[in-house]
Amino acid sequence: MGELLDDAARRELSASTGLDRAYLEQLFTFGDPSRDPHAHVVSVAYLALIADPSRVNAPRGKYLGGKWYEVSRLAPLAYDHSLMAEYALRRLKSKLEYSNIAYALLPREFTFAQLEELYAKILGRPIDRRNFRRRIAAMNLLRKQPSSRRGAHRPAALYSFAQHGLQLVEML
Amino acid sequence: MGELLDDAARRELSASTGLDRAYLEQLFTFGDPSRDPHAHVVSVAYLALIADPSRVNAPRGKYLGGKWYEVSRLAPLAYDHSLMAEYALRRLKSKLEYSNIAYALLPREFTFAQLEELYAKILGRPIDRRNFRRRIAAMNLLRKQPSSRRGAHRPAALYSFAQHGLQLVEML
DNA sequence: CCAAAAGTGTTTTAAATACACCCATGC
DNA sequence: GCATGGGTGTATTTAAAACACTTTTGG
Repeated sequence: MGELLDDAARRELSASTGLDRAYLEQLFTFGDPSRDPHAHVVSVAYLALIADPSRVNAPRGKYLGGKWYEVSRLAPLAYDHSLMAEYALRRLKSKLEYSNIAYALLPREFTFAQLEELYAKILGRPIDRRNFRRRIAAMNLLRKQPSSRRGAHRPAALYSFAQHGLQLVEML
Repeated sequence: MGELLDDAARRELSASTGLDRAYLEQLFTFGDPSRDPHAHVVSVAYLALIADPSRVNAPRGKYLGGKWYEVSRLAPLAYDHSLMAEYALRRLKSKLEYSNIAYALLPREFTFAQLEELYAKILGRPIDRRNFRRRIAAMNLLRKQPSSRRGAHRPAALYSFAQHGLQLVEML
């Protein structure tokens, strides 16, 4: 009582995972009286995105047994939570196409290959690297970083999102 | 308690307007504690669409003074209801582009000019008639009716939506 | 020099846009 | 016959899609 929905979501996320500052977005409100056999519970579901799962606290208490899954092979969930996950994935897929939302799923600096892999995984389909680079460039959301990532192979240019926080791309 | 959110929305709509069978869609849940100075109220807002405002009961009781406005010249509203209306309009605009949602705003049979006028009003920008016809035809949502509308001028072909109920258009 | 990942252009196809005149009817 | 709204086509521009080779580095 007396709390913003967004704040409550953030508080819950923090309590369950220890995460602060994750991207949060209201998803949908689920209120089917039969969704929980014990009581009529109305849940305002939120979508959270994080770049680095290693910063999530190990599940304990009522979250014990929580695990990470590839989004393409999500385990069956209790209650109507699979439906929620489906809504969340759909929302994320569509936002990828017209926003910089990927910023919330990547480190501050990243390579084009990382970005491409992220899109391919979430959208569930292969992506043509050249067309993808062109399309992303046209959205004008990225800034090239001076440094580059060095490793076993040819160095990769590093990019970052120009804006931190959601930025929608106009498409008239 | 014990009621689906959609059913509750339908019940409220019916109580306030006498309407049954309107298109309904959950919009967003507003829960800012300061949105109502008297108490912390969480409202699950719905969007309803109707084709014919003349079937709406005259406002009475707590709805007394309710009026119709052009969407482009919406009056200021109490509480955060202007924000709700803004969300609703945004949702409607985007659904016009990739669904048959206009079926809920038109009579069963209608002319292309009516459809075009509807789009122009909601989107708030002029529409090129020829390009619009092509675009709508490509979505393949309409069926041409055998009859036509006769009146003061050249008769207009009548169309209806092939499907009653929301139908999303694939765009990969 | 080899393996591995990064980077890059062109052609084709489809969709969006811009644009103006003729048609059918009632009065 | 004229006013009114209904109906139609083409050329241009822009975006999407398909497609394969060269480059750079570490080992």
